[in-house]
Amino acid sequence: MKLSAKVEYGVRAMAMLAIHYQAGPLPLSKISEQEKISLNFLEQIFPDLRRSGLVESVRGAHGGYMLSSAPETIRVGDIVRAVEGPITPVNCLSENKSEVRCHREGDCLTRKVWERLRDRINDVLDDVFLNELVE
Amino acid sequence: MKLSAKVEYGVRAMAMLAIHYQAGPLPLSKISEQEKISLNFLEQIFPDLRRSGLVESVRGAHGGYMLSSAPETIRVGDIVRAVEGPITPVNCLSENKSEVRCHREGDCLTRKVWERLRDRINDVLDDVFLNELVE
DNA sequence: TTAATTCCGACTAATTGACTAAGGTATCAC
DNA sequence: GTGATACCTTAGTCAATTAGTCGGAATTAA
Repeated sequence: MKLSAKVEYGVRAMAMLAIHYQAGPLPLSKISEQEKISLNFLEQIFPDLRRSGLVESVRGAHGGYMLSSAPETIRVGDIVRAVEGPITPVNCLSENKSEVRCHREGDCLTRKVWERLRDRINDVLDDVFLNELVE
Repeated sequence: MKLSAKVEYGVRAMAMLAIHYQAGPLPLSKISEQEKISLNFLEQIFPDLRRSGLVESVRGAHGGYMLSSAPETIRVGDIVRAVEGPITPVNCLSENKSEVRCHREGDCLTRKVWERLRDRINDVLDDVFLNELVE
């Protein structure tokens, strides 16, 4: 029952971008330096954030990344899902998989517990906005 | 953000024990057969449940496992923690580890989010009792 | 005794996680 | 244009975890 390190780092990095909001693009090297996260690892995380539209990148000299919208509008849940994909506490909740292991589907009693768990996790993560992390 | 298969199977197996509550010990072979879970894997899960006091074992012929208390008193959270250990959504929340990676500790802002997440997960899991899964 | 069953510990194959390395491509200041 | 800066992509590695296997020892009802 763990989030990945990518998520942990991703949230820290996004918090740092929130601090520098509207102060121009921030290079990953700066984030790497200050948050003590491997530059290469950050370069692996940020494409995910960009594809989800949470950040924008500016290339070239003095380039870097910046939030594409105000910190007040970005939920921690957005970051988690961007980096790690949808929250699925157990396998039988991931739709795409051809897991017929759960042979019941409809009337599975334990399934309801997992569904409720998933929803509550999303609730908690969606209840916190980026600006709350940096003040 | 996943629970392990051990937890998923453990809850299903415990639900089956709840159905057979007060009907004598149930051998793992029966559970394996009906729930389509590898017998050897079940034998790996049940020692954890026994050590946590959730089930009792009867050795020898016609032995098996049985709940050590009524289904109404056993929480899904008890099962999850017995099989998987304490819930720690991110590394910096696990006490025993010598992870000084999180150099802030006290005033870490993101930490509060993870703590809240952990608490809510426990809340949801502790809100469901075994008898609710089998009726 | 014998068969059924729990218990115990080591072993393994496959997957995932957490990075590291290297090279390529785009952009901008000068 | 040139070189520095920064993004982008792919691949590889190393350790831990997962989901089991396997074999055997202890226990007990019949």
